[in-house]
Amino acid sequence: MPDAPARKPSRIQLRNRKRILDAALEVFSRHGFRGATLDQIADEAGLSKPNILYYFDGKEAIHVTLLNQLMETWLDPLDHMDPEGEPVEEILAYMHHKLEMSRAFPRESRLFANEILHGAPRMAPHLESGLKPLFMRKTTLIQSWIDGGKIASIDPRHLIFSIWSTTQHYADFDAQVRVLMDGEKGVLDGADTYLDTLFRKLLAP
Amino acid sequence: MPDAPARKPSRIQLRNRKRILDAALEVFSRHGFRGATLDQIADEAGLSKPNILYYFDGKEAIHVTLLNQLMETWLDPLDHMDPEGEPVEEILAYMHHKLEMSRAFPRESRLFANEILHGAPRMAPHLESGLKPLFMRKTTLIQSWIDGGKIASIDPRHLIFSIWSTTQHYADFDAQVRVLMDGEKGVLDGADTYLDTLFRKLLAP
DNA sequence: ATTATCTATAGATCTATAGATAATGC
DNA sequence: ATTATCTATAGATCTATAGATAATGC
Repeated sequence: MPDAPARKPSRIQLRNRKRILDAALEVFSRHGFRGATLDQIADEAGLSKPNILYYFDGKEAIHVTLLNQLMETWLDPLDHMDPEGEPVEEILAYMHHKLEMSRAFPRESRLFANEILHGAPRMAPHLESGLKPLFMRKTTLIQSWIDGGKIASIDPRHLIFSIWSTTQHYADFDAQVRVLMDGEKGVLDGADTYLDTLFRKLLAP
Repeated sequence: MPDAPARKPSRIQLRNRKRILDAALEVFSRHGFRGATLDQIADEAGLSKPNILYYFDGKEAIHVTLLNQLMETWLDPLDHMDPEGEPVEEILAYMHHKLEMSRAFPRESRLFANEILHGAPRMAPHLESGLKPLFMRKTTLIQSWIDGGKIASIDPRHLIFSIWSTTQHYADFDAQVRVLMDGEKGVLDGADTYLDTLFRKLLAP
């Protein structure tokens, strides 16, 4: 059972597992879970198919490992919203950070989007145990800012949804954005300016 | 070749093709193209698998037919944005209509989202020929409203993206919204109020 | 000695077709 | 006569394993 080894994982173990997960991110984010094949992942990783299965228990195990590993990184910025900071700037900084993630990590965004779109079959537990408590904490924080008259009175939950949706759109619907923006450069810069205006006007007390 | 029949399609033809497309919408929107099987579609339609293939040339043909048929309905509301109307109200009416579509047609929304997310392999031509000209016309219209001082000066293209993303989010990311809203009733009503405020503040001249 | 990798292939799943049979419309 | 439907199965694609061989670390 080389998967989840009891003792010290060798350097090769670590390197190959990483290569497989990198390859899997590429393939799964492009084709979805069912659309991806072990052949594609093996090819992308530069390993043979049976060798992939030497490091992971199966296709599903690769996918689950990938989702779990990325979940943390993905949620991290929301946790950085600081109760001590200036409310409008804290929320806007989060929005800008999220947009930056669409630019830097579009594959991660699409991987999650695909999983949620299909009902989160492999991620539902993590949504409950990881995302939800964080979401609750932050909506409570935003509500306290509203109650303190620091920002306009809006529903904090829908505020967060709208930050997520507007920023992720540029990664998840990239194919459509590309067609409509006609290969224009700096689309994300334009989005950055637009979304800053949008949320600044919304939040002004 | 009963598919695309030269003459008059019989009543049975019409009824069964419709049943297959209904079933395919259900199955494709839930599992994506690769995740869906003809068995599932046949089952959902209440027909045998070979019978499905009697009416359509194959799995791909069903998917393409479905996308094409839905495209028109899907874009229709955008075309209704009236150059003669009151600018802010026209844009807000479009937003509300789009949100209503997330409520009424979540499967259609997810079908498209899935297609775009995977790079629009079967829809790229339609994006170019159908969506793009419409998008250009409407961004031009919105720009003319801006130039006339009727609404605030913002990038019309990003405005449309943000209307799409915020409204579709409730259909496409339903699984996540459900977890975070804890099965609360009237989520879409809350969204309607929130988004009305969001865009009204943005557009105010 | 243990870990890592390969070739070959079993076994499952899926799309699609062949060919026979039943139902429908002039 | 033509259209619609069914059973049976071919053929392709994919996941996963068996079993042998090569590379690595005490």
